[in-house]
This record gives sequence, C-alpha cells and structure tokens, in this order.
Amino acid sequence: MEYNFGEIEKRWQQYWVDHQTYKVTEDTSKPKFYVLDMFPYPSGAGLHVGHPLGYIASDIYSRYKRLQGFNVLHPMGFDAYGLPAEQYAIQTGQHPAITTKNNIARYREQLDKIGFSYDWNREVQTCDPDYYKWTQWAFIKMFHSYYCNQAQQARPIEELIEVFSKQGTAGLDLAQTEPMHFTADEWNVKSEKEQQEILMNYRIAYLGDTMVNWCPALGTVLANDEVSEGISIRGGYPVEQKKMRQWCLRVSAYAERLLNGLDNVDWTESLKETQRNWIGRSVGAEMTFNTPNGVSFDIFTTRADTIFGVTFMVLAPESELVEQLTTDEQRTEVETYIQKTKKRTERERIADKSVSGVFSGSYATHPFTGEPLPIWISDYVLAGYGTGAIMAVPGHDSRDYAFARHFNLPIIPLIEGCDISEESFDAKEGIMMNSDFLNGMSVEEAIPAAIDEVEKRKLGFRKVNFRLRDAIFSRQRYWGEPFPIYYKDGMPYTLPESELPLELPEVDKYLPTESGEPPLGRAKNWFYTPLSCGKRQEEKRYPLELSTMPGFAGSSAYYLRYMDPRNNDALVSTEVNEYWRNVDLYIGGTEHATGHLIYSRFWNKFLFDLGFSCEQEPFKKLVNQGMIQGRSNFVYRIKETNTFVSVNLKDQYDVTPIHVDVNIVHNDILDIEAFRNWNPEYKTAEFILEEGKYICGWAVEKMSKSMYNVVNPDVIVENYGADTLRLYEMFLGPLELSKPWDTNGIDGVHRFLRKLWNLFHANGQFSVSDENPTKEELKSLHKLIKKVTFDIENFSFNTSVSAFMICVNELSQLKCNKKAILGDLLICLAPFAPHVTEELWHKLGNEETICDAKFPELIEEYLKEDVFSYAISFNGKSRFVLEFAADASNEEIEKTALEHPNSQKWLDGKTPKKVIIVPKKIVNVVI
RNA sequence: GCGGUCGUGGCGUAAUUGGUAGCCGCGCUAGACUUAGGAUCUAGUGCCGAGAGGCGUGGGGGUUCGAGUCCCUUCGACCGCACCA
Repeated sequence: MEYNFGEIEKRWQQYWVDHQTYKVTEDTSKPKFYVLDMFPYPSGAGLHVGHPLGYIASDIYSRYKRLQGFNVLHPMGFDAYGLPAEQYAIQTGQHPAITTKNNIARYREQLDKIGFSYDWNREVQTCDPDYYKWTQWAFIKMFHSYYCNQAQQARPIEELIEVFSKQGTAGLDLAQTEPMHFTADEWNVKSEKEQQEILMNYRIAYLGDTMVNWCPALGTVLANDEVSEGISIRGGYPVEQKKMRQWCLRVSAYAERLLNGLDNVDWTESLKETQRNWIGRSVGAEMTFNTPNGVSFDIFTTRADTIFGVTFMVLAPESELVEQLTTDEQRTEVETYIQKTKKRTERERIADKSVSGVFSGSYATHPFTGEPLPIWISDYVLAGYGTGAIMAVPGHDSRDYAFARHFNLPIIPLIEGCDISEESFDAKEGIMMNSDFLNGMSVEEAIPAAIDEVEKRKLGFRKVNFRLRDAIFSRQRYWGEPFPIYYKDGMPYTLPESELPLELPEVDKYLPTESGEPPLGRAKNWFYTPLSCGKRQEEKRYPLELSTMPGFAGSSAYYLRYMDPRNNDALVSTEVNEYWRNVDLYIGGTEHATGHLIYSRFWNKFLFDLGFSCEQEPFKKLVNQGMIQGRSNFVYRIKETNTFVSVNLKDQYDVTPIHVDVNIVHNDILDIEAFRNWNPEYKTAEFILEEGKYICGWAVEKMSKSMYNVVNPDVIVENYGADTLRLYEMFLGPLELSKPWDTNGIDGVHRFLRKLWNLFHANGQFSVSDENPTKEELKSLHKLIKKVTFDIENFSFNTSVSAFMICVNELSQLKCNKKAILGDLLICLAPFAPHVTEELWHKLGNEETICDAKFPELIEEYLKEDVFSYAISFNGKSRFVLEFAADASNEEIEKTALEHPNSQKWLDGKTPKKVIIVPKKIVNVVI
C-alpha cells in the first residue's frame, strides 16, 4: 500500500470538521494555554509558502500542549480592513467588502489544506460589524477617559469633571496635550463648549491639532510606524508634514508603563530593544530661558552639565516662538527660510544633511552667566520632540558644532584635555572645566549636580522625555471602522454604546468628495439622529465623523475577542477573560515591532485600567518567525537568439539571464517542455545542454510575482502532502531565521514520512505486532521523547524533525512494527504530521483521536546505557576511545585508561600530573 | 553614530550549554536493482596526506587539563533606531 497522502489528508480534514475535533470551550478542569498567530491581512495574491511558517510552528506547539493535557485556545481570523482592498476598489469599482470576502475564502481554503488545528468557530474578521462594534466601543471608552499620572492609570472622565468643579487643576498631574491651569471657579463659569474643549486636552482619545504625516497620493494621514524615511510603507509614496486636526490616542501617557512592562515579558532581546528605542526614554532637565523683552521659553536637555558651553539657542522652524522672537529687521529673512523649509518634503529634509538656519534677531539670557545668547532658527531642531527649542552646546554636540562652524558662532570646550578643533566631543566622560561650580567633577557627577543647581535656582526641573508620540488615529479613507462620533455645535460627541455598531455606509465612489472631504462624505444620510423613547428624532440631524479608523484599530484587541467571540454584551466576559487571561505564546513577524505590538499593549493596558482585561501585558511569550525569501531560477539566453545555454556553459557565450518560473524547474533542472509552453516566445527555443540536462542558475530574492519565484503551498501539498510541507518548513532551519525557500531537499523529508508509513505497511498490508518492544527499541523511542520534549519547549522544531528521522531510521533497521511503541511514536509525531499519525492511530483500533491522547512520559530507565565510550585525551587532545561499564568506578577507569598500550605511547615514560574524568565522556590525562 | 543578532563542510544546519566539532537533510561519489526514474536500496563524503598522522568553527590574543561555546581585540554580515538635544 502506497503512502497516499492526498487521500489521507482529505479524509482527516473532513473528520475534523464532522467531529468538531478542535472546538474548544472554557474547561476549568484543565489548565489553559493560549497560542496565537498574528492574523493575516488577506491580500489578493493568496498565501505563499512563507506565510504558513509561523502558523505551522504555533500549530505544533498547540498540538503538543494539547497532548500534555492543556486546554488550548488556538484561534484564527482576518485583519480585513486595509488599504490594498480599497486601492483595488478605486481602480475597479468593486466594493472592498467583496474583494475582501473573496480573498478570505481563498486564504481559508489554502489554510485548511495545511491541516491546522484552529477552532474556526472563534474566527473573527475585523470588518465584521459584530467585531468592530467592540473596536468602536473601546474608542468610546478612551474618549471618556483621562490619564492620571499619579495613579499611573486611566480613569473615567466624569471623575475629572467632578474634580475640576471642586478644585480646578490644583494638585493634579495629568497626561495632557498642553499644560493648563485653572481654578474651580474659572471652570464652573465656562460654557459647555468651552468645557468640552478643555476636556479634549485630557481625553485618551482626543481631537488634536498636530503635525501629521500627510500622504497626498493616498489622501490620508499616516502613523509614524506607517512611514519610513519619508515614504509611506504601503505604496511607497512621499509623505509630508502638515498640521491638521486629527483623532489621536494618548499612547504617550503609557510610555513609562510600556517601557517597564517589557521587563515582564518573554520576548527576544532584540524586539524589546526595538520597542525601547521607539519609546525612547531620556532623562534630563527642562529649563526656562528668558529674553530681555520678556518672552521666555523652555528647552529640554539631557546634558545640563554643559550649561556653561551654551553659546546660542535654536528653535524649530514650526515653533510658535518663532513669531514672538523674530525682530522686525530679521522678519523677511526668517519668513523666507520658513517658507523654504515648509516646501521640502520629509524625504528631502532627511536626505539633505547640509547646515541651514537663520538668526531671529533676538537674544536669550544665559541663566547662570547672564551672557546674551543669539536665538537661531534651524530645521535640525524638531518641533515634535521636547519643546521644539534647544540650548546649543557646540563643544559637545556634533549637530550644534556643525551649525556653529557654519555660522561662525563661538565654541567653548568644557572637558579637560578634549580636542574640539575638528569635531565636537560628544562622549559623556572626562573632567569638567570652564564650568564654574561644576569644575573638577566628572561628567557623571556633573549632570545631576547641574540639575540640582537648576532646581535650586528655580531655573527648571528634572524631566523625563519620551520619543513615543501619540498615535494619529484617523484616516481619510473608506475601508475602515467608522468613528462612533457625531458633531454638535462643532464639538464631537460619542454615540450611545447601545447603538453600536455604527455600520460603514455605502458610497458611490471610494474617493474624496469634490470639496476634499473623505469618502464617507459621499454617504447618504451620514447623520446621527438621537433616539428618544425608542423613536428617532428626525428633526435633529448631527453630522457623523467622516474619517475612519486606521488598520491597527481592529488588530489591537482581537486576542481578547477570540476568548469570547460571539458575546454580544461585552468584548469579553469577565469570567471568560479570567480563564484565558492573556496569550501564552504569540508568533508573528518583527515588522509589527513598533506598530501593532505597541498599540496592542497600549490598548490592553487601557482596558486593564478600566477593569476589562485582567492582565497588564497581552502577550507573555513572543516568537518572531523569520521571513522566507524566494529562490529565483534563471535561464541564459544567448543574445539575439532563441537559444538557451545551461548555467555552467554560459560563460562561453554572451548571454542575458532571464527569470524562469520556479514551478517548471526541479532541483535546478529545467523542464524543457514546460518551458516551451510557458510563454509563446519560447515555443521554438533551442537549448545547449550539459549531460543531457538544462541546469538553471539561481539567486535569493524577495518572493514576488515579478521574479517568478513564488511558491504556492497548494502546489507543495498537491505534490507531497501537507505533512511534508509542514515538516519541511520546520526542517529548513531555526524558526526565527530568515531563509530562502528551496524546494530542493523536500524529498528527504517526504522520504522520511514514507519510511514511517512503510514501517507498518509491508507487502501492501497494514501490519502491527503485539509483541513487547525490545530494550533497544524502547531506548530509541525514549531518546526521541526526550529530545522532542526539549526541542519543542525551546522552539527548536528543526532539530526535533531530525530526531524523528533518526528514530524512524533506527526503528526501520530494527524492523520494529510493535504496537506498544507505535502509539507513543505517533503521539510524539502528532504535532508535526497529524494526518499520517491519525491514520495509523486509527488503524491501531484506537477510537480516540490524537488530540485526546497524552504526550508520553519519558522513562529515563530506558535511556540507561550498559557501557559508555570515553574519549581518552592527553593535555586536552583526544587520542583514542575506550568503553567502560556504566557502573565502573573512577579508579577503575583511570587505571585501565592509563595502562592501555596507546596511553603508554603518549605518556612516553612520564607520570601524569593529573587525570580528570568527566562522567560518561572524557578521561583527560594532564602530562 | 547608538543599540541588537550573528559568523561552523559544496549547501541548509547540529553540538545534551565548557567535555570525542560537523547530528539530520540536500548535494556529490561508488555500487546494487530495475519496465531508465525527478524511483528505491547499500556504502562513502570537513580539509591536507598513499599512510601514520596533521590541520580545522571569520582573523589575532587570553582564561582553562580542555573553548564553536567564556574574556579581550579585530574584520565581516544582517536587523532596529537616528538631526530625539
């Protein structure tokens, strides 16, 4: 009987569906384990072999945990809102919902073929109103919350309103957009609109006028993580800085907690470091500088110790201070400069490292020396970081140095012995000089001493600054969650929670309106009419928000929704949340390090503060799978002919390499017939072969259609079976490593599965022996159990596939087809190759499915050796190997080893100084 | 510039965590079988050497009886952040 993978896999997938094998419920009698994949965005191109890599790993881990008796939650869904579907809709007019639905169906079909153990009953799709109801709900909660820095917690805004009416802002420490101070009396006399405007300064979801990344080509604003080097990540269009009123999430309020929380999660150091960089905490001081004409402004510095080296001040061109500090004589020059910087795109600004700037005409007074400091304006100071103004210390900051050199400003050295003739001395080391009370201190001592003095003289205070910005949360696009917001008197109000979801309306076109409003401006009746006594008050029509939410909105709390996906009364019920808690293992790509993984942690912490999530961190352990690159194949066409020459002969001709579809190449050998049919142009192609074959060249490139190197998992499943695909993807190398997909070598893994099959299928019959296994067979099996347990726990799937191969090879040699050993072998293997194993398991007469079975106990007894091989080494160089009984004493081993004729040769009459015996391994003789 | 990860056969990789370097697979070589195949099986395969043996984990140095593993130094690759004050 052949190993008929196609038939087996089809049968078992049907069995799983019929028996709801992987349906999971909250079973409190079992410990829970939550394994999650980053859900995919269903693109039109379908899955390629790179996508399932992480899914296979998580599926293995899920199955392994299930076999260990855990109740495993292993769900899957789709991140269905996003730009590509909308761009496609703009081009074709097809509704993105349809495109998305089709793409999801295709993804689902492909995923099913690979044989994952997902509980599809729990599937979520972010564009489903039943799902985004809870995205909108969370937004409403954020709108109605503020962040208290003292309690380090989000709180309902009603509390704040109460406090304002009693004490104003006195004694409060709140996360805010702008510093504000008012008394209770001042608050109480304000109109509702004025109060609403003030509250906007504190809401966690707020409307704010901020510099945003505006992408004209996409017609929308983008978050910082959606832009790289001035180019949009989606589409690669230029992005410019623009001040706009946008919905924002006060992520920055959580900066400290997001940073500290990293210490309590089991993520890779590099990923944590990426997040730490992104959060960018720096400790320093905020200091006030005054000008003779009464204007004062604040700057942030991490180097308060260099205060005596300040020779000028610099403002960001966008800073509001520019207006106040520019003198009449300088006004024209300043305005010209600002116009010039405004015109430049972010990309141009980054690319151009040349020094530019303009003098404002004003001077600030040095707070210690009283010296006048010229105030300059330059785009090397960023408006968005710190206060948008700096004190320039050209001696010890390379950017200030370049600026000072360019404009001939004085440079003062502050560190004894430093050479600043060519460049600044930026290192935080050395002994201070030219610095009054700091002289003689090391930099390390001088930084806190300087800040102490600043605080003493009331010139400023200690301050922690973060690079992390608030997330810009509106997109001027169609295909996203509508905001549950309507406007009354120009102020935003939330819809009542009971009226959620606010469904995405139909529009005639997916483009901005003629007046430049977002596509939702095209929707008919996009108004909110309040409900009163169950009746819509048609006379009141309030316009609804026209922006939609960004892609990360729907993916921020999906892991919570999987716990309780059909609950219509809560995102997740408290009871269910307390059972599943958070994700034990999360697998996905590093590309989400500064996007989804920050937003999701923020979102969860917010829900935690309000008591909707019972854990501070959403993802306990996180593993990043590597990318699978493409392995392109080439044929070499001799120039101006239709003749192709095999790779090793190509140097003899003048050739053009041409990408050839990897699906018509096997082990780098071209299927000539298929090639002739591939493209009419090649119908009459001639070939110069080597040893009767056309061998293709190859290169590692990104997997993409244009390189003809996309390998579709369906094709592999068709030819080799899902089990081979799963095993091979794991066997390719460590999970975290990026590697090219190379179909060469898949036969080795496929052969292994056939070998396993053949162990129990001799002469076309399933045959299994009832005899007791021998010690040798048990030893082989338990070596495997030990290795597989260790490897899966350590996510070293490639080595455990190797372990299986070794075990099956050994059992083949022993011709072992014992029932007693087969059961355990199959359960060990189940995480990897469920179809083959379930099939064999079934044939054993076991009615249980693999998923009800238990992972076998390791019995160390079977691993015990009778004899051990010792390497006998002299001064660390091993020379020969001797065997000793397992119970041999050290004295015995030493004596025998030294008396061996080979030892005599190496000792050459000398007496050993020392003999070191490493148990079961080595006898090292030190001469 | 700052931070992180890593360098092992022709290739993908492994090494029980400081103890016989190269497991497993691909590829390659030879042989067997055969209805000649992109099939299967057996043996071999780090390098040099006929052999004994020598040399080998990017380079150099160190600690140790013993280093792929630890320390210093240097070269190289990849990733993240970056006019962030």
